[in-house]
Amino acid sequence: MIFSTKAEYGVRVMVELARRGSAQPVALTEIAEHEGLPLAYLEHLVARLRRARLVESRRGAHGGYLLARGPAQITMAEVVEALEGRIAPIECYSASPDGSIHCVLEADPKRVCTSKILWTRVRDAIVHTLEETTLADLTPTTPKKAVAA
Amino acid sequence: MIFSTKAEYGVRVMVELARRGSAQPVALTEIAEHEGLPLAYLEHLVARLRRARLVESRRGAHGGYLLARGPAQITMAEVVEALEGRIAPIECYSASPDGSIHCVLEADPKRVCTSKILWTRVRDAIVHTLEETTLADLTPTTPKKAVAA
DNA sequence: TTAAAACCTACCTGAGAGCTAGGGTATCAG
DNA sequence: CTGATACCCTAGCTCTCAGGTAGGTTTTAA
Repeated sequence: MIFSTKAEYGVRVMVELARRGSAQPVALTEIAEHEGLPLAYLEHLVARLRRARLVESRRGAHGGYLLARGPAQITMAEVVEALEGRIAPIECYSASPDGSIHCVLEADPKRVCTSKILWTRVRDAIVHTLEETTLADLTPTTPKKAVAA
Repeated sequence: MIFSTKAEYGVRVMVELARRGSAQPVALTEIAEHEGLPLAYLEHLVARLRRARLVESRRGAHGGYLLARGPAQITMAEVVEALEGRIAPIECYSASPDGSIHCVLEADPKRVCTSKILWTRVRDAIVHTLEETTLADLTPTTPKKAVAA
């Protein structure tokens, strides 16, 4: 598997939040039950989403979580990165914070890591896809009544 | 990391084989030394490549491995799949052999796994990239003398 | 016949995914 | 003001598997 359940579950949480709208906070217990996922584990995931400022929380009774922005303003690249960490196809790739390639082999400047070409392309394809897809794209037929009406 | 060292190392082996040309077999010891990778481990990887009919082997003294086809006829999708197994972004994805989506949630036909849209796009992007890139694309400046001349 | 190489099976080990546990702390209804 | 609800934090647990080792057998060139 390319992504862990962190991304899988976390995306499902985000979709649920988008589905419920932003009127009032949604308790994680509801989502856990609805999706059939362990609450205690989701708490960890949603904590990451909160730290990345993708969701906001309301504590106490009738508390829960809300999207920090409109679904169309949240890209899946942000969501997946918040959950999984920086997206890198292979190990030697991940070093530099800007996402540029940093193959250990190339410490010796005479050598060029040729397979780098491949992993660059793969990474770009993934990131591009995640950036192009917003949470709104995944939120089913709530035909934006609230907005339209 | 998205792909394991199996893909990373295996691709490097394939690139090396392509670089050396198909005149005579290349011993794995040479590649291991050149790339600084553990021989015993590469043996496992190259076994997968052989079973996938991407390389051929010559046993005995002066034996080694050869590409089964020309570098331009080998896509990286074949290579990566041989090494890593079927490419699936998340768990629920991998079930069906044709690569189509098969989310456990959708056992209940009333439910639609909306995040499926995302993972489908991601998978398609990766596979497409891997299919478009051939081993020849990664093989450096052997300007095809053999073919051109 | 010896050395070089592929080939095969089995095993080991550390790290990390995927949780669980048990508290603490804010908020609101009554 | 007191309980219930829910977020929040830290710690730890278990099992799998990536990554690699080990040691043998078989094939072939010289």
